[in-house]
Amino acid sequence: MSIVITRFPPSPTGYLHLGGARTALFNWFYARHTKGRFVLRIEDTDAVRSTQESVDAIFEALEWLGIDWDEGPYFQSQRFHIYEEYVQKLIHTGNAYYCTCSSEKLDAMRQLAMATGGKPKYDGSCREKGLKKSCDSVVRFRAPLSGTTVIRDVVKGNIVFQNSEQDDFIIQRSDGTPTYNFVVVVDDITMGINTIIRGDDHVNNTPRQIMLYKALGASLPVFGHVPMVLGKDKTRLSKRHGATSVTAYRDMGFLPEAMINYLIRLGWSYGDQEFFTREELIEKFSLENIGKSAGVFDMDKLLSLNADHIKATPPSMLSSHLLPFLKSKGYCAEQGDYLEKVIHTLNARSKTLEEMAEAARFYYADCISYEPDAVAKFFKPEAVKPLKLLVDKIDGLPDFTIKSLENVFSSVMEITELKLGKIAQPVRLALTGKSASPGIFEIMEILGKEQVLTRLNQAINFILKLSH
RNA sequence: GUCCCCAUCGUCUAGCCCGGUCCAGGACAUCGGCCUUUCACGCCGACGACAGGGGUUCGAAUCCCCUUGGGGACGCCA
Repeated sequence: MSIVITRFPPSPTGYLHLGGARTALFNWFYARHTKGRFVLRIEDTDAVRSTQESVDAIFEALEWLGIDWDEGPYFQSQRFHIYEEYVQKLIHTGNAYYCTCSSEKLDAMRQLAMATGGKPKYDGSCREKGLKKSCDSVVRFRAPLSGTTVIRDVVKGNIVFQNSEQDDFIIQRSDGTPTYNFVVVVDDITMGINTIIRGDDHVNNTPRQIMLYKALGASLPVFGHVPMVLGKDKTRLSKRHGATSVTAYRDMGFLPEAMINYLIRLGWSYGDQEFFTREELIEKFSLENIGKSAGVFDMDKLLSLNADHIKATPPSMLSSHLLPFLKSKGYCAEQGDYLEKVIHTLNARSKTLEEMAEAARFYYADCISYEPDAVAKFFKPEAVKPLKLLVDKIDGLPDFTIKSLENVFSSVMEITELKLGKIAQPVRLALTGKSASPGIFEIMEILGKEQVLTRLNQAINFILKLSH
């Protein structure tokens, strides 16, 4: 085969959800891995449900994930003349015919079939009538009545369907617009798509599409049906399961790299490896190791992977991702040395960017508010003495570094005969307002002498006021 | 109802194709411990699975059949 050409064909009837993102990723990585091409196609033949907002939302999500395309975006709504041409082609070759059965009649047939234990299908009433086009006619594909159609699926193996199970499905509606199974095939043929990776909810569509390929005399693409992503209750992922749009995860503070890693690894494996960068995925992703069974979406695992990616991203790279979260909390944060130092103290203790921004509050806050529980525990009268000593000694410090601060603490420990813990916790509370934080020496160095003294004095006054 | 797919720890999975090296390995979560100025990180350990039943075989997580369970599809939606 020449080069691999894959595609991602979302329909713009909503945001990009996790399942859709995953198929996009599978196609994109496979194209990149094989140095092939990736085509984006918007399936907007349903004029009623398709919206520009959805198109924009999909672009936004793809951009965030870092998925770019080599061709397109094509819009099916602009290709109706091509579909019309192919409809005529099928009619002329006898592979399609006009049908005037009413939808009421069809509905009734379906109901009856379901009730009596059969598969709902069109009964072929108009198949041999040789009807002409009329205002309420649809075009149906003349499907083979017997034999089998087999999907040679790269992930599931061969899947065999009895042709007797299929019916003469509609390829063009009475309003003249073409239907899904038909446009997909026409597009994939005319766009040269030779590798189709999609969710396995499409398996049942595939025999119909294969029939169309054959009727059109086109060669079949490689099919790969990947299992779906399920919610905790093991049903198809939906609004019920909380956030399902990709961009919602961006807003919660996930890194695109983590999202990609998680989504690809859910349903695909590379031995025992769990962590992958985008580059590694391009290098290692292939169709062979895609699993056959559906996977349950697990927030905890995503969270853990996000933490790993946060740790693995250099502070200078992470800052642009973190900045919006800092800003939305109203901090006066800006790109630069200070922010990078801040990140350096926080990146091993944050599972999301949102969490990290929250933890960074004391680095940007003007006045510190103390956690009540911590106040009760650490702001006792006896904490004043070491704090005062600290203030004095720090004030006279020629250089304000971790090393010199360590020395200051040691001498205060000696004078007061207190253990480090007894001194450190009140200081931590004074500096951050909390009982848990990064190491106090690194915090102090970043905050700077002036700010540290201010906060220490504030705390001393606070304690004094408390004890009166 | 009919058709299709799937089945290893709670979850994601390795192993399955080419049976023995698997009283089943890794990761997340959970629980212990170590490290430590706190919280994390890190490290060490524990818990925990071959859905059930029949075959085939000297031997089955691996091959075959059945049952059960789960998912998906059955539109003039995509």
